Amino acid sequence: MAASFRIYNTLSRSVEDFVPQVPGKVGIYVCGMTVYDRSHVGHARAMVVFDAFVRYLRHRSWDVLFVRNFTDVDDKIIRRANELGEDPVGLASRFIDVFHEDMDALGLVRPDHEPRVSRCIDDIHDVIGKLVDKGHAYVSEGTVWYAVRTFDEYGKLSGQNIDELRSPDEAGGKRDPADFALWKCARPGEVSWESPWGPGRPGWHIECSAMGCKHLGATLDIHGGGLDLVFPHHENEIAQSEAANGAQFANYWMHNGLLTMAGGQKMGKSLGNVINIDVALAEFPAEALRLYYLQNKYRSPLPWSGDALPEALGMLSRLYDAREAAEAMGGEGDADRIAKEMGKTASDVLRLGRDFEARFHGALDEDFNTGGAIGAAFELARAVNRFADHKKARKRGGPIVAPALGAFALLADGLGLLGRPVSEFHAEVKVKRLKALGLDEAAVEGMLAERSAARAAKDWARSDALRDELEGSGIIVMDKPEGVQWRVRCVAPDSATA
RNA sequence: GGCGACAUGGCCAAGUGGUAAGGCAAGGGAUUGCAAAUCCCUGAUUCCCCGGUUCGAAUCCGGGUGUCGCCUCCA
Repeated sequence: MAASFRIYNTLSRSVEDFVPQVPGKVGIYVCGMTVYDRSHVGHARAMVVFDAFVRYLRHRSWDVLFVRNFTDVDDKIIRRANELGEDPVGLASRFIDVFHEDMDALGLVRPDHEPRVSRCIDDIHDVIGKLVDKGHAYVSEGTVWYAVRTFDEYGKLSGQNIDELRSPDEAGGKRDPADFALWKCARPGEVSWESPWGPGRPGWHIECSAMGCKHLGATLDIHGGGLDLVFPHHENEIAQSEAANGAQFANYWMHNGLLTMAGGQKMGKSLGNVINIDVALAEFPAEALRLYYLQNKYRSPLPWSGDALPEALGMLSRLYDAREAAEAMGGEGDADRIAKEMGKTASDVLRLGRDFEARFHGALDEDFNTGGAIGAAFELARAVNRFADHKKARKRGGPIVAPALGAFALLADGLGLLGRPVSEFHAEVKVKRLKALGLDEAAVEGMLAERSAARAAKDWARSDALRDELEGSGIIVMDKPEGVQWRVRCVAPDSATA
């Protein structure tokens, strides 16, 4: 039985109860990438947010059908292809492969369908044909335009009024400046397809109407995308789809906020302030990126800085270390009885662990409040650490922290965080951070061995000198009762992402 | 010019009518050979400003200010 949840609907500008068309099923369509270059961490936010959302819905027993498209026919792709002397669809296909590499590296689940414009030309023709037949579109010099004034509800998503728009000085046979192209007449040297209106290619907006309805029916449960797509893209999708099908296009519109740079500007290729996903992931685990995104409300602007990932990595380590401490605890027996014997720190962990699921679901069911859900995880982590200081915790605390371990598993299943073995996490961090700092593991190990020898001989001066040297280059040394451990400092002085 | 969103401690941030989660940073303490990690303590009499509604508002309403996004491609 799928759990109910509430979600902010851009259409109504309010949080609403989610009501599916078919009980237990959710059809979700998310606007994907225009593939002519590598994707950056701003794109990654959108991808991670919707990945986490889909994971969560499935975790809550929803039967989710997830569709995310590729725009592989587009002005920018054609321009780039011409620059490189490459076939546009081929170039796009190449960047689709790159995108998949990035998404796999980010640990995302693949959508159920990833339609490409170039493979849905017939579906696009069908929609355009309907619009022409119904008088919502007209042909002018081989281009098919959508007549926005034929759609009374135009502007209902974005609140825009056709007469108040800054009209672009666009020429080209439009009857109204706000009209937009459904089918663009082929120009010499451009990729084109035959159509009932002559050779050409699809306009930008029509693809989503065609591909969304192809896989999910005339009405989508949820349509997602970046906040910057609300107008004109999503507004136009509504106009096309609803005029063609006579049915509401999407019941819920979900928009993720944009990544902003220092000074508040959004990250964008045209602004030259982008950090590509592969660059960020070369230095930090994908999970740190995920935590950084999910700490924040998906709808809010999210400030990016060079400190973002180091800080997120530090937070992630804190959670993993708490989980490790809990996993190391043994013993068996009745948790309540043991908690009574061991006192308040024990009963606190037990209680927080047991309450976690309700808090976790409560936060996420209310407009996907990932920040609140993660906050609860940190409270639990502190309680675990506090309990781990208890002298008998390691030997007998197992039953006490069992609910906490279950809580951490929820984080993995519901949001894709904290799902790996702790050792694997630390190993990845070590490799990536050593590389980012330009350090060699063998050299580090050598110095540590020398330092251990000095410590064994109680040569504190030598030992501390070696540690100072290591720390100067970014290695943090921890002398634990069970032996020496070391970590690579998160913050890199010469970090490429700073 | 039009449309929309947001404004919470040094920074990030949850909370949408009942009296401020969480993270980072900072200071003090415990622990440690010294550190690191961890734990404990300290910090907004207050949630941009001004009015209003209410027994009671960060949370609702009105006005103002500021920031950002969109109106051209954009996650």
